Formats: sequence, structure tokens, C-alpha cells
Amino acid sequence: MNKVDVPVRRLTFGTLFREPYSHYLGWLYARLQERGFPDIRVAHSAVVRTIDAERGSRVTTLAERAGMTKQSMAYLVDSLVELDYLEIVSDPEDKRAKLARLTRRGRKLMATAGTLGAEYEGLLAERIGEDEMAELRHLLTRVVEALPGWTPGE
Amino acid sequence: MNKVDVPVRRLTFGTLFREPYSHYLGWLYARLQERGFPDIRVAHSAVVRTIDAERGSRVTTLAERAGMTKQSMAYLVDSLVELDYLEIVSDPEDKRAKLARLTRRGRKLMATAGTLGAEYEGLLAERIGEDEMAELRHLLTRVVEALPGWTPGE
DNA sequence: CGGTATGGTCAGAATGACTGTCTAAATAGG
DNA sequence: CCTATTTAGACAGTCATTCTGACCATACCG
Repeated sequence: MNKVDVPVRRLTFGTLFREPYSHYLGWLYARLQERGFPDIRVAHSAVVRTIDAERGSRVTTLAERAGMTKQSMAYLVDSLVELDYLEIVSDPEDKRAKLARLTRRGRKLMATAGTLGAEYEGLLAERIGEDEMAELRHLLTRVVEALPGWTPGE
Repeated sequence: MNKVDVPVRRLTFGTLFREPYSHYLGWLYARLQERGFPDIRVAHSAVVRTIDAERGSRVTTLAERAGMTKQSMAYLVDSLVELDYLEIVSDPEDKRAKLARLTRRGRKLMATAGTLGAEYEGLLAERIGEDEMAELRHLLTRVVEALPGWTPGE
């Protein structure tokens, strides 16, 4: 009954979560490179994922959302400013604060990333089937919704 | 129809892959810490995942399997030797080569990690249901099997 | 006003990955 | 047997990403 080359043993859960994610990351950043964003690295996604696309966001807010320190987030924001994806403006509501806001290039990046995500989903659907893909999306969504507050202290 | 607090918008595929994996990692390393392995870090898993548990493996082999350079793998192996999870012995089959082999403590780590993986799967099943869990495992296995050779040059 | 909280910066360190160079051992061809 | 090539690994240096700790400036509250 055993297939030729496919591993027969039960994969660990770590593998089942890690391999798809890591493959997705590799694919996405390779495509971004081809499409005019060669200087974007994986760590930058912590910013792009969490920023308010309209108003911009404070470094402190971004850090909280991404689950990292202000200093680390400030480092990432700095590098994205350097690369012309973000600009810093003063927050009208609080003179201590600054907002990191998407530039034109930053908005292009977000749009491209959105398109690529959908593209990847399509490619995966070709491989495992449309119905399976819908079911996978459904199950993973349930998993994500079930996660918060699970680990004590998270 | 919308639920109270749950995000209504369609989650991106990146999020659906990233969040479960990152939650799993956080949980696993917190449990490892409690169970007597406080010095193990995420990067070490590249070794533990790929090592031959009986014979031990060469650094070069580990690096290939984990998809990283020999130098990076050598760094990780070094630190695991320092922490008494690995020992270095000379390879009887090739006098240039050395084998990194699990110590008693290293084998305990692997056993604990295996148990914890199953434990996590159980906890997740409690949240989303046994049947859903089985289906999720099935679908993710299909995904993992569909991945290799997809990205050109991988 | 004075004290505390908040937003952000600076300095320094640790981790983990990379490239490049080098030695020593093994293997292949003559 | 001898040389040339390959292979396993070590050594040196760099870079990206994250952390801690110390700090400054502004804002808010009694």
C-alpha cells in the first residue's frame, strides 16, 4: 500500500504548521523581489501587517500589535523609511507622538502583497483542489479564532 | 449574523498559516522551559528535527537538510554541545568527518518534544473538535506533500 | 504645580544567519 | 605512488533582528 517516495510516517504537528508557512514565505518574498520590491525582508511584514493604512500608526501601537518592543519596531520602521515605504509625520493629537504612514510606494507594496496572497491561494487550490482549499481555509480560520488567551500570560 | 468580537473579514492566507505556527512555537517553548529544557531556543529545532537519532549526523548533512549553511549549522551544533544535548564523535566511515550525536539529555529532549507535540494536538482538538482536527491533519498533510519542487530553484 | 504615565530615542549586547578563506583528509586518475 | 580534485570542517568577519536598560520630552491628573 505504501506510496513510492512519500513519507509514510505521521508528520508531527510542528511540521504540518511549519512547512506550509515557510514555503509560503519563500514564495512570497521571491515574487515580491521580481515585482519591484527586492529590498523588503520578512521582518518588515510585522509593520505592514499591523499599520493603519489610512492614518498611519504610532511606533508604540505597531510594537504592541506585533508583539515586540518599541525599540525593535522603531528599528524596522526606520529601515522602511530609509527604503521609502514609510514616512514619519507628527501626530496632530499628541505632540509627543509621531505617525508612521505609508508612502505611495508603501501602498503599492501592500496592494501587491494582497494580490500575491490570493495568487498563492489559487496555486495551492490547483494542487489540492478547490473544495479542499475552502475546507482548509475554514478549519484554519477556526484554529486562529480559537487561539487567543490560550497560553497563560499571552 | 456577525459574531460579537470575532473578525468578520476574510483572513489572509499568510495569517492563516502564520498565526497557528507562531502560537504553537510559543506554547511549545514555554512547555519545554517548564519541563527542564529552559536553554533550548527555536533555532535549535533545525538540528533536533533533522538529526539521525541513532547514529548521529554530520554537520554538513544537517545543514543540507535544514536548508542552511554549514557555518550556521556548526554554530547551532556547538551551542547544543555546550548545553549537553549533543556530543561530537569521529565518524568511523570517514576520518575527516565528525558525527554530532544525541546525549542522554538530547534523547530526553526529543522524547519530551514528541510528547508535547501530541499534547498540543489534543488541546487543539478540544477547541475545534476531533473530526475537524483529523480533517485538518489530512489537509495539511496533502499541502505538505504538494509543496516540493514548486518554487523554481528550491 | 508636581508627580506619574506615555511616546520615543540612545547605547549596548546577544542571537542567528550569511560570505569568504583556509586546512586536512579522502578519493580518482594516471 | 603521486598529484589533482573534492569534501568535511574550522576560522574570521559581517549583517539583520531582537532584546534590556537608561534616558528625555510631552501630556495628563489631582
